[in-house]
Amino acid sequence: MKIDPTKNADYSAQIAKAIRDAIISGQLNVNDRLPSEAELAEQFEVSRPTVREALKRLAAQSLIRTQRGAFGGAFINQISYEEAHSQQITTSTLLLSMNDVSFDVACEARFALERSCAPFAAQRRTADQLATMRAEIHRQTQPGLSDEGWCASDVTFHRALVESAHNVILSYQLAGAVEAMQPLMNMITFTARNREKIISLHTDIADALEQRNQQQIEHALLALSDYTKNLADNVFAAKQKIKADIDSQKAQA
Amino acid sequence: MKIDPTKNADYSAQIAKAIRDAIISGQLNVNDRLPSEAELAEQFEVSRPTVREALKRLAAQSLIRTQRGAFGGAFINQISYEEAHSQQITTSTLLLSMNDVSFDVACEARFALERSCAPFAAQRRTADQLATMRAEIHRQTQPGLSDEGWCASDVTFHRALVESAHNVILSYQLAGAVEAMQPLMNMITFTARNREKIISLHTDIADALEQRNQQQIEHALLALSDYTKNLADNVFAAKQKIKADIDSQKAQA
DNA sequence: TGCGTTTTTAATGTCAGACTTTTAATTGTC
DNA sequence: GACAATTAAAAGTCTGACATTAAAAACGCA
Repeated sequence: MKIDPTKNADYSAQIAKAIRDAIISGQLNVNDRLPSEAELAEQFEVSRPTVREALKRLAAQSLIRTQRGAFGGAFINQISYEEAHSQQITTSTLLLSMNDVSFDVACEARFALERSCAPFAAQRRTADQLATMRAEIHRQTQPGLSDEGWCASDVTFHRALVESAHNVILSYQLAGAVEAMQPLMNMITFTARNREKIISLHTDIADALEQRNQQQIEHALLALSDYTKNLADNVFAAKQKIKADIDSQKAQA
Repeated sequence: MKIDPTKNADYSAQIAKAIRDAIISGQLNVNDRLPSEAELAEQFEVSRPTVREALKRLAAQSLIRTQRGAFGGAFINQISYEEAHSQQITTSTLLLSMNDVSFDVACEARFALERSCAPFAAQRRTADQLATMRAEIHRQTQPGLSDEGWCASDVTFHRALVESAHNVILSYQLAGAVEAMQPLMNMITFTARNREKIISLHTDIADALEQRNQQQIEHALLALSDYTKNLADNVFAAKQKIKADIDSQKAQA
């Protein structure tokens, strides 16, 4: 492990890459300890701050964790579902917010992905998960529920559906995708009538799940996707109209 | 933006978090320039190396890019699909390799996710994507094709299927999920007979896509999933047997 | 001998200040 | 007006020091 020609990348980036590659390729295993910063500095023939910058890059990706004190150092981190998950969400959220993806496209993707858990959910759902979903539906019917409360309940409901597929990878991927799109979804404000309709669709999903009817689940998810898209279209059209009105008022003045 | 009490986190981690939050919340916009390292050091009341470590953390997540020279500095990076994608893959690949996920679970998730593009693929597929898939199937029939060539062709085939849904978000999420599981998939070596079977399933998919038959696509994907799982079971059973044989030989000696 | 306390030591975390390199804007010259 | 030299601002890097932590080793006492 020794890389430092006159490439046009920073030393710290090169060193981080070298170590990262060693981890991915399996040369370094979980809980292995890296050499100390001073030793790495010597090995790579750079100064300690440079090594530290490289290590911070790796720490940002949860590839290593560091521990102070004697016999401390940098250790290869066993990345957990939670860490991976929160990284996915950060990345995806930023990607969406920075590349002005249309709501329709995002909405379509979100529900299509969720749909992929339907066959397993129908087979493997437990009474527990069904109960969670029923409970959330009940919460959603409460008249005093705030917008935040509504959204939180919505997330819990859909998460329970995903979990009922009993596949950790699917849960991880879907939860990431769904949560990343939440900020977009939150752009819609729901009226009482909107909520009523969504609750009825949620009930359809729960009923279908109870009866272990895969097709019904998928059908209801599709309906939910279409309804949400429609809602968004109206919201955006209304916003557009307000903006146009203001503009024309300005033009008159 | 000023945070540095006696928390038990590093300053550099705290500073990185503060800036990251500002980006995610939209206080900082794409292509905005951060203050220079020296100015940040003053603002946060830390030294420049500490600020630099924070910035390297953000750079590792592609949240900022830096430019040297006068009027250079750190700029909020507009994260591209490619960057986001490669980050997802790194994270997911490590997650899988470090948490010994069973092949069955991963395989199930992989094809289930791919299945979610079926309805849109059936509607929107172009002749172009269909041609790509047919071409890859043809390549797969070549007798001299290496294992690497086979896998590469397989990836291209499935990517074309995903692309045919014409939804960037779906493409991004699915490509990430599929590629992350490739190392696992590569643990299987395919015999000529295995390949033949897979090619016939690929042909089923292409035919169904040509006829815009969503259910057929999903059915073929499910069959492919089952067949792959089966293959893997056999491979692992064989490996297990070899290991057991060696162990018993050792015991005798 | 065995257990609790203190000391040592090997790490990371942080700092200050200097120097190098890059790069764009400015200025100067033809 | 176009091209060349200068300047300045910024990141990148280095040296050397000190602060803080935490585990291991040494010590002391019963």
